[in-house]
Amino acid sequence: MDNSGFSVRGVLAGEAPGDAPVTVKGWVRTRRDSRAGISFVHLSDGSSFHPLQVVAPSTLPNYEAEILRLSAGCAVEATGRIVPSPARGQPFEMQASALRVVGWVDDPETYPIQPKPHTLEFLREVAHLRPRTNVIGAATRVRHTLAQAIHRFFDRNGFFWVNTPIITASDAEGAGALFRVSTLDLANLPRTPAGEIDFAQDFFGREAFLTVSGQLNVEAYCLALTKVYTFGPTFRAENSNTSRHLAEFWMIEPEIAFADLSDNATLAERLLKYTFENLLSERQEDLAFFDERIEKGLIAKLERIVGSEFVRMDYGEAVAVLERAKGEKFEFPVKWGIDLQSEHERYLTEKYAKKPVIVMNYPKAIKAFYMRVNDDGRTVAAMDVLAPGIGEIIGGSQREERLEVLDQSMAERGIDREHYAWYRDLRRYGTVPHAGFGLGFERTLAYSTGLANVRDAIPFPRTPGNARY
RNA sequence: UCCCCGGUAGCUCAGUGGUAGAGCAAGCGGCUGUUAACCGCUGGGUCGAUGGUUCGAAUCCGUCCCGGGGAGCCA
Repeated sequence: MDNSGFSVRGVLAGEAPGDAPVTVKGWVRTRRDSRAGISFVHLSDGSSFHPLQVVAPSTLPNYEAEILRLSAGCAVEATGRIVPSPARGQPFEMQASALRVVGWVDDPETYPIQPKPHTLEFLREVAHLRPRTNVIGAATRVRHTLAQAIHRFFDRNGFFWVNTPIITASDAEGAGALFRVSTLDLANLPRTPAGEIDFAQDFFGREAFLTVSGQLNVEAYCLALTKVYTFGPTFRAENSNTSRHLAEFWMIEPEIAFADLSDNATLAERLLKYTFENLLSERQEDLAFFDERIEKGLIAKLERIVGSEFVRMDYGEAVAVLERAKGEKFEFPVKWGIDLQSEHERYLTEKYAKKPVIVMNYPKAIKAFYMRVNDDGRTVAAMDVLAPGIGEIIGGSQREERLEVLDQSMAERGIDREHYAWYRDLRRYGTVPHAGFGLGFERTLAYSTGLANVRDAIPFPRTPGNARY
């Protein structure tokens, strides 16, 4: 395998020598013929948003037989000199001295990726071919850059990346329905004398599931390494059919020791700003495309977030703001104690603040058992970061570090403390205040690109009834 | 899971009871340092499936399947 060739990105950046031929490999986007005796073949290898224009003269030996038959999607290997382009549209182009066809397209009429705009809904039905489009190619590059920036942020701030397990026996309470992991024979399940399924005979000797969150596990590492985070896949078996939910998605979950909710909110804000700032400088071409075709004003939106303070408000203040909202007809009436509905979150971040809002200190009754009870006894140190256009992008809390309070919270919710024995141990041996949050990676990508649906923010989306690819 | 909207050519859609259409794509021809190229011609359809109403159904009704939007749940 010869990988010595140049990438399209490198050529367009002017990295190719002007006095010697280079080889570029990729897939044909379009072909236009000129009777002056040349064809223009636009070649993409995914390395950059823009394709390389290959100018193929009719004097090439395979011109009639092959080059005039090239259609969108053909794989080719082009060799030639890189010259400044005499026409507008690209800084450099290739004067081809050879254009070899590596792979033909069987039937050009039915090749799904045509040189025209497609709907994102259609592209989801050809998930294996959609990375060849401008929009999914750009989203893929932005996804990579986001991930790199997130890792870089944590690394530079002294965090350790902890790989929490994907198979787990504990469910982070309230985080949603679980996918079961089992090697039992479904057609012939072992039974206990009482007639129950005998999971003691299953692979792990007990019930096991795909993780819904690495939080509980990463807390254990936080209480030894101080600053840690997870970045990996998580799974929810909820029958959710919305533009914001996936059955399999990636989540970033930092956890910091000797820290409270305010430290947590500061960390969330810094992480988002750093990430967007890096994205703006490293993915200009792709963002320009999203700004032009997907969401007008996207770049200005990201710049505004980098340059402004997030709004912080207590849950109580948020309720007051919503109650004062004149001319807003909420489907769900607002009063202290309710969980904020999508319409409420949307009002706060899109109409009231017009930027990300961190809502803190929610009523205890609507939040999870591990969240730290505040001194007022009726709220917990929980926070949600709400972003315009996407809603809740981060959910987090200061964790309850006091064993007796934790036990009380579990008891109030009817949770078996034996089931969380190891988690309780963390409060028995050197407990400290600590806090963390979960950042939905696909939601962040959707927000960063203007894509309205997280199904376009992950390569192969898994949703109820859909795992074909 | 609930509510709403859709499913017609490879793609995007029009057609709302009387012989199935357009643009793009594809094929052929013309023209052109072209770049969402342009001009002409041609091929291409079980109108999601199924049952019903009707002289006649893409069109009206029932059921089912699939897609999307919203809600709930959450990241």
